Amino acid sequence: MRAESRYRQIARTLRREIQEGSLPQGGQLPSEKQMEERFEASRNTIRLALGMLRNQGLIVSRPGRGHYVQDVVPEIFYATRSRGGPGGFNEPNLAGLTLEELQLLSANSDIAPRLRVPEGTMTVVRHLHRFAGDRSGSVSSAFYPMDLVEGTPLMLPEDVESALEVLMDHGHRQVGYVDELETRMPTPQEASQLELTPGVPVLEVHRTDYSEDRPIRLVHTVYAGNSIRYQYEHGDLTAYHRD
Amino acid sequence: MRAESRYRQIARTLRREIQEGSLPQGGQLPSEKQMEERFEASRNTIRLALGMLRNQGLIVSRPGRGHYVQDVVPEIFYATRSRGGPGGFNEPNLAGLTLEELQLLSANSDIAPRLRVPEGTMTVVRHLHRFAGDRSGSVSSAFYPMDLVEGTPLMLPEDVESALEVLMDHGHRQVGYVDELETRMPTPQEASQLELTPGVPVLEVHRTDYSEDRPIRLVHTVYAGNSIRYQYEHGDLTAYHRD
DNA sequence: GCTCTCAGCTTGTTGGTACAGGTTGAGTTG
DNA sequence: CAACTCAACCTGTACCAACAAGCTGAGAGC
Repeated sequence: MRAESRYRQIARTLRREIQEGSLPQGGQLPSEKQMEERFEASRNTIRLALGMLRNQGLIVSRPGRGHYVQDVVPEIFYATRSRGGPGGFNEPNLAGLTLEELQLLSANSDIAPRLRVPEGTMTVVRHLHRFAGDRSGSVSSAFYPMDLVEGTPLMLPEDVESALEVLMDHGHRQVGYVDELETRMPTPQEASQLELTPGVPVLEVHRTDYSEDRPIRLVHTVYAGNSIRYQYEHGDLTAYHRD
Repeated sequence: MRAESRYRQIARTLRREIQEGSLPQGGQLPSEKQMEERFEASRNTIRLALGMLRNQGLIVSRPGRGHYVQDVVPEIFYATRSRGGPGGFNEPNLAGLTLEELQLLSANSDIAPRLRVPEGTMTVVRHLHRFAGDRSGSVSSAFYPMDLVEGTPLMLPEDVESALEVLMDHGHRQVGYVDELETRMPTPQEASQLELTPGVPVLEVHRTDYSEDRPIRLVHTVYAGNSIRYQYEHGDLTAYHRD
């Protein structure tokens, strides 16, 4: 058992063939029965190898059809900081943002410290769902301290063009923000919401928006790892933007 | 087969018990044989369920020992923008940066566009390995256009305190940078380099540093997803830093 | 010509068996 | 008492068999 196990060898062989292109993207792998003969291994062993590739996001399997080479990086959406905007990001390709639910929640230990309010403080939560192309791109929840949004459209269960503009109109101008980024595997719930195939991680972002005085909003977003690229810019980038 | 399959049910049950804490963090799960009896399923089915949890990063399995609840978020390392520094990040907790290899490479299609040089241009590549606590934290490769670093310590196979200062001393002052962030599952190579257990994704960052005139460096870094948290700040954050 | 059925392919799930090799602690041996 | 052996556990790997259920195309029936 010291040597590399059979199914890992098989996985390595197939991985190399995928990455070197002998198996074209989107192309179909041989059936499990065929691979039994080619590798002289039992179906079980073949399936262990295929399971590895699936968990690495290299293939997708469809019952009754076969195993297919996953299109690597199906589409990439930039979430680039907008230059000239009110300090926020524009996410031009991430259209289809829709309000899914509006909630009143008391701030838990995840939320309260970031908003600098005591735990249990009431907040207005707006749950949003965003599509990237024809796929689910992200799910996010925006938390507003109750006292900031009373009497504004943000209390209504309707889509709002720009929440930051609404806040600005009510005397809370965003002057900066902090993003905290983490990556991890999705929960089963997130996997089904974002329609993630096995082997696709998520990018989790906590954005805290600040006015001159205090945090005015916390946005918690979970992005599908296979359809997002995040981009940040700092400093004087005249050279970068010259073209 | 319409109903949820047996092993998924079992995985769901165990997942709930882990998340609700009936199985303490770091604690040991019952052996597979015990679970056979508890769930009235074959060892094969039990192992399928455990495999799911392992791929979700919830448990780790040790041959001869047993299955253990994974410590969630073992340690977090902030890669926070330094205020007052030369525009870079300081990564105070990410000590142990060591030079692993120095190479001369011609820029490929991944590198050349970011450095704004023709493909095939010679670059000096410094491969670095960074530890986070007692674990591997990241592996990175810094690409320097050849003409910028000729005659500097960056051409030597030795550790350099601050590469940006070296560049500045030779007339190339960093005035800004662009970060591109992606998440994905590690390649088997990365998994062994970073000592990643199954179910741990990586965070891939391309940082391009600019002087007033041109890109002066590209740093490609792969972070272990379970030991890193990235943090960005934009704008006026006097309120944020007041405490 | 059109539709419908079904055989025959595919992957998914579950059961079983056997053995390899890591780990541990009880018990033996020096 | 210390070291060593070994039985008894653990997980990892590999094999076989069987059936469920999705999918497709050939061919029967209209």
